[in-house]
Amino acid sequence: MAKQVPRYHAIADDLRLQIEQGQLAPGQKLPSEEELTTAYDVSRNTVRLALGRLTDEGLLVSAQGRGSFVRERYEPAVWNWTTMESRSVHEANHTAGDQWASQIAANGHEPRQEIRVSIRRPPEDVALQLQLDPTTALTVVRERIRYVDHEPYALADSYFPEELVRNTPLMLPEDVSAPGGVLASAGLIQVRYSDEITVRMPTREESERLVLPAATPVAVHRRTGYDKDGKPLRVMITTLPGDRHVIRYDVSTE
Amino acid sequence: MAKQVPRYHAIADDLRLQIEQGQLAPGQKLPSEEELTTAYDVSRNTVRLALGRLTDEGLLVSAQGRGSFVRERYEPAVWNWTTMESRSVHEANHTAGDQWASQIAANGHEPRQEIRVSIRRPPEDVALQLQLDPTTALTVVRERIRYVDHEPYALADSYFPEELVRNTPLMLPEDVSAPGGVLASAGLIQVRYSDEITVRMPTREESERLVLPAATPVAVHRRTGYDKDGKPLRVMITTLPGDRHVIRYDVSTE
DNA sequence: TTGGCTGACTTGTTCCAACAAGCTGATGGC
DNA sequence: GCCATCAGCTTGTTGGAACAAGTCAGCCAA
Repeated sequence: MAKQVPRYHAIADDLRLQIEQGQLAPGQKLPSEEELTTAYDVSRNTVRLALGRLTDEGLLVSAQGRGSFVRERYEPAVWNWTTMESRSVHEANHTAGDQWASQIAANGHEPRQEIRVSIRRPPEDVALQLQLDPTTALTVVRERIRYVDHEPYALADSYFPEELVRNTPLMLPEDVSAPGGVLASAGLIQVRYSDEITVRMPTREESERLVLPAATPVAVHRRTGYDKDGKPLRVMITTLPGDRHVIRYDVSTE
Repeated sequence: MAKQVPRYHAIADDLRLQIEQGQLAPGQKLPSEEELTTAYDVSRNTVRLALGRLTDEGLLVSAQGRGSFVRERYEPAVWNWTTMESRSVHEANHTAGDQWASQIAANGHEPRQEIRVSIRRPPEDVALQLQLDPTTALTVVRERIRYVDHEPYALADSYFPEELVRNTPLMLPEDVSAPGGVLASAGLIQVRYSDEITVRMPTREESERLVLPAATPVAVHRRTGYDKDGKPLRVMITTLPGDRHVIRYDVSTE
């Protein structure tokens, strides 16, 4: 009746406890697999299974040739999506660059973003959300990778119906002011947003683009902006690594 | 120069492609490890590494004695947190049970929740959010497990400062009307919420309570309710499995 | 008919062994 | 002193083997 738990579960539990209690501090190197093999008197395979378990839980990272380490926690960035693109905030704050960049800079970090603009047929779900015909519609797509202190922090892809933004500054691959403002200058006023947040594991491609450690989930934040007639003006899909973001909303009861 | 990718990566890529293209449909059983061993001409170890990779990505589930299967997708439940506890909606809809239950029932599913009430010292972060002294404060804690069609769907733990809700219906371990309403009946009116959403892998305990398949991240939704003087009245922490929830907000620009 | 049991099949756990590949500090030549 | 090389340590990849444990269909006995 003692043998139900597999050895590698027990070893993982033991190491997890040491991490939680601080005997193994973030950033600290664990004993090598060879040492753990003798310490727990099991095969290297079993040790690796235990370490793999903790890696999956996001508690460890390992580097070939160097060792396994207790994972360090990021200081999460807080994104307030209630005020993120509200016009009042935006007008009070018309510095160069967009609002995201100024939020980051205000916190003493260095923002940077790479922007790629293209015109193409949108994915089907985006087309539906923009009330476009999925088989024929064209959209202007702005794909951004956002960096904080030279580390990738988020992917942010925006889709605009092509006929709405033809010949506007949105088609320039540069840091332009937040779309709330730029769209407004083109006569397109967003008065309402609908935000949907889903959670999942990253695809292999996202993993690489964001340099994610193993076992890091992502939040996908999808914001659709509408004008006063309820016509959708754009969709922005932001992919946020779970270990470095907090999504925030302020809600008033009506 | 052909040998950079490990065998088990290649096998995982091949199977992933088959899943994405539908040659392996959701719910379908994969060939046994033995069969894959001969099909790819590798050792069982290598096959298991490849399957483990797909399991980590949330594409497979396996069951001892039965086989490995392509994971089936849940129909996600949409939670609209903008209207979830607004008084206007609540008053228009004062059926028995809380608002969550009626939302679920309205979609043709069967809601159920288990509630446990206790009085105890809150975790430090909750105490801070409620502006209580972490070393002495007491809170009334309502811990709920919410089920939809007999499957666990979310954990929802609420914390109230003990002196605010002493001798109110909130201390009864029953389905009471949504706290917006019940708090209101005790003279505590929430006029503003602050919501914070974080994403992470579940702890082992959460995994078990929610019966989560491997590689399912959770969203943690933390709502703090304030009265008109800015005094925090309660904190509700909802833990949502990523594979069966969409979090939604409607935002108007001011 | 029913109930229990068995045997075949499947994934889970554990051991052993070997080589590949990335990293680091020490050695040694210039 | 400087720098390239290399030995030795570390994790990563792969093969092979055996037994444990869960599942299920089918057989057999009551």
